[in-house]
Amino acid sequence: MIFLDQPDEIKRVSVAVIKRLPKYYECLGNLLKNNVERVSSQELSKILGFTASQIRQDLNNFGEFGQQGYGYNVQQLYLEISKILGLDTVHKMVLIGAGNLGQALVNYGEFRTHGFDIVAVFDTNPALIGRKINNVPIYSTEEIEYFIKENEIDIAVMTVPKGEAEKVAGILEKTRIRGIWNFTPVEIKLENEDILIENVHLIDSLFTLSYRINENKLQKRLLKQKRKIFPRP
Amino acid sequence: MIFLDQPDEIKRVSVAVIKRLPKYYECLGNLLKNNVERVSSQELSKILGFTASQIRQDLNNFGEFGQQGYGYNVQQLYLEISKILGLDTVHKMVLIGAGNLGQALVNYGEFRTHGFDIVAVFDTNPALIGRKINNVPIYSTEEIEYFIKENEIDIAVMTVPKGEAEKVAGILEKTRIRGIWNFTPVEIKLENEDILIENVHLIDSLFTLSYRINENKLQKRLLKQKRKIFPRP
DNA sequence: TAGATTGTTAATCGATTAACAATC
DNA sequence: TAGATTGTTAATCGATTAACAATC
Repeated sequence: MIFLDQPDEIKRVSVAVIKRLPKYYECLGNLLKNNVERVSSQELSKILGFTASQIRQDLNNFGEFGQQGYGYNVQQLYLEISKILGLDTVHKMVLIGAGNLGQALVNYGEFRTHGFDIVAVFDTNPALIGRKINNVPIYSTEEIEYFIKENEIDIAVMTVPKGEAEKVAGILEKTRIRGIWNFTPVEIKLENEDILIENVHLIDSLFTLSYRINENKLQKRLLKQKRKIFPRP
Repeated sequence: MIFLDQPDEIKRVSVAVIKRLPKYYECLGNLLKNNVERVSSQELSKILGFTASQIRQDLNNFGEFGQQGYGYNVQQLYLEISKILGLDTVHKMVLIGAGNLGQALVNYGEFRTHGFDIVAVFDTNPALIGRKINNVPIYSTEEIEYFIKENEIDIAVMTVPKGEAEKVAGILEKTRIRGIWNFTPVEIKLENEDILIENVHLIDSLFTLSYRINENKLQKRLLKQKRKIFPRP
């Protein structure tokens, strides 16, 4: 007879940690390529610019991957993190909107390398339907729902014009899709909370850069404004 | 005679706040379009999903834009935030790497709408040099340094293959460019700290989505592993 | 004026860093 | 074994939220 000591609630991993995971993955991938066998949190800290403490904390959200006095086995940690990121399985994707950006993404090899496989493209333009991009067929948007259901698609990439975004999201909501990778500037809201949305708001990124370029100028202006003028006591 | 009460050090605005600024800007832009005249932090909270308290804190990093009992004037706040983001001036940009992604970005109208103006494209491919994308001329990469110096370019968009990234960054470092909008997966390190780098690491974004899709599965697995088996006392 | 809502101080929450016993 | 380095607890830091006086 045994007792099971099961935690009653799941401690959710913070977004900050999740955003660092791809960095760990990439870094370990590089080390692996260079035939580095083991690595300490100290060494990772030097490469990545996070503190060693933070790295150990981050990793311990998911398990005990290291060994005292040794550090981490590069290959093993790399595999663990790839599992955590879900990169140990192939993700079937469709892309909706075969404009410039859509075509760029279909042609980009890096995604397939990591198991993200765009198997179909959808567009409303009759001139495109029936053609192929990078050997991936283009179908009519009318077929999205049927295709996703038939082909067990995980992820939909949305690269449609912003006016189309809501409509496409509505169609996707009727399927068993797991995630939407949204390149439109529209904030997608779905009833179905099982469908995860990851936004790539390029204009936000550019605005952020613009802010930083402008920052010094701005602060000088603010300082001036905030000066207060007192009459002599 | 007057005394000037000048703060001795600048309080830096946190990254979290900066990342929310584009959201404020977009939201206020929409309100303005709908002829909304005034808005309270309460109402903004409903639209944006941040707390009213956070919104007031964020804005007060930059000035006192509101009025007790009234709220914020939409137009005025919109203009203030556009100034903060540096959107009140035109930014001249060049794009380096006329591949699929590069072409997509040159063709994307949204940037110009907000004053980000791509005035030249550079590529190594002789077949492209001399041609135009969306009326923007393509030049040889050899001309980057000269062109940027002559034309007072603010921002360089890097859409070259990852093998070229370091080299291009080296060229850019020799210019008076203010920022690099980096679409390559390479982590650019420059001596010159005046050049700001904004990364768009698409693959990281996709990995993050994959993590979240995989999360439930993962946590079940982790829970199982973390169960500890005790012999009966 | 009374009601509304700001700007700002104080309290809380969560994430990062430091420290160190455990242990390879 | 001695040295190294983990996993983890405790301390610190910073960001978010709550509360409220100021004031339009």
